[in-house]
Amino acid sequence: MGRRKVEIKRIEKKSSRQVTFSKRRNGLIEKARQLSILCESSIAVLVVSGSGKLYNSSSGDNMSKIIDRYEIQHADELKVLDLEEKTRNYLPHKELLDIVQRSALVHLFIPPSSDKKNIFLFLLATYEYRKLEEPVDNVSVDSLMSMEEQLETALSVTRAKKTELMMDDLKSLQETEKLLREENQFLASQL
Amino acid sequence: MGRRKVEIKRIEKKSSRQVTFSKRRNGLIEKARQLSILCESSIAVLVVSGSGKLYNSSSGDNMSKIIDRYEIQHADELKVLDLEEKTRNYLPHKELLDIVQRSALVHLFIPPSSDKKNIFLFLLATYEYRKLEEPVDNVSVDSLMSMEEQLETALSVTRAKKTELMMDDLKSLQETEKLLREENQFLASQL
DNA sequence: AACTATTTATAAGA
DNA sequence: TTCTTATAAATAGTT
Repeated sequence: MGRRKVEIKRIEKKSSRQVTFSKRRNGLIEKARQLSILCESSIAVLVVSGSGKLYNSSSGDNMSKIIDRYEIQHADELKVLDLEEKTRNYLPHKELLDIVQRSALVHLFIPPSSDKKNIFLFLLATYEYRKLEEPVDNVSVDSLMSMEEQLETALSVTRAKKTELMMDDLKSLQETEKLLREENQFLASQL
Repeated sequence: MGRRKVEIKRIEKKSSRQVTFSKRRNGLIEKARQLSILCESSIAVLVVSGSGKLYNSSSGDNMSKIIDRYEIQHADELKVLDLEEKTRNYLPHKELLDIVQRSALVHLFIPPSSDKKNIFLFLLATYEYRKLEEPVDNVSVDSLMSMEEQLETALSVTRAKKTELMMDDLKSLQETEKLLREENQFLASQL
């Protein structure tokens, strides 16, 4: 849609490439905005120029939420599941600490998109780091006891909540299964 | 660019909205592809439909890399930096622990949206628990440890087994659900 | 899913 | 960069 038809291949002339980049980038973002309004949807566009500069726009919802949605869909990736598996199977203390720290650090240097996650992971990493820097052995028995108590409470709440969530999932899945079976039977009888 | 000019506002008629959504979504993604080739850039497009379905495309580079680039650019956000600063410089060990715990609890009670968060919390809980089981320092009261440790180990193994069994149940239920849905769809198509 | 009348985006030129 | 304009491309409404 210009004076001439252009082939879709790298524009060799740098100045033309830059002009086209700017025009089409704006066009793309405008199209995204329109689609988001016309069809009530949330759209994120991320453009990284050849020289590494980032341009982004989000419409309908903020960028973090849209990226979170993407990450939710891609959450059950090999690596994470594998880690969960290993952890459950009784890794020695030091290795576990390593993993937690590495995972916290990865999140730190490639910060996750939601602020909450950022802060939480950052705090964890810092906390762990602090413990290495300030070994607990010059801390009083009193303060260790209070720390233990806090940890136990947090742990117990976490564990209860985990079980509760899993139970909920199980129940709802069983419900779904039952309904599907009934529907299935009905459909079969119609044939 | 159609038979009529359309105002950029929500399309009320559902069927038209769906048709437009599909057409323009494809258009948007094609535009992204072209721009990425013409101007040697990396482009991610994430579209979340009104009903929550996700469509995404990435060109020039894979989605994760593009999202990472975005997140790197936004790492130095006010809130996080501020907290980071504070944490590094002023907060005593105990207060830091408080914050970590509080933030973990927030995540627990405002149910986490992604599996990753769940798994991470699970890791954290396990890790904290481990520390209770196997204290890293030699300051602890040795005389009571042996018995306590044995009990804790038994508890932990039991708990791990429980979780494992529940996870197995969940997985198999999800499998069943998927199969039933497929059979269902097939039956429906036969009618 | 196609078709096509129009609108819209944009390539080249100024 | 910005504007202008001829033309290519996208798409709204129709079949």
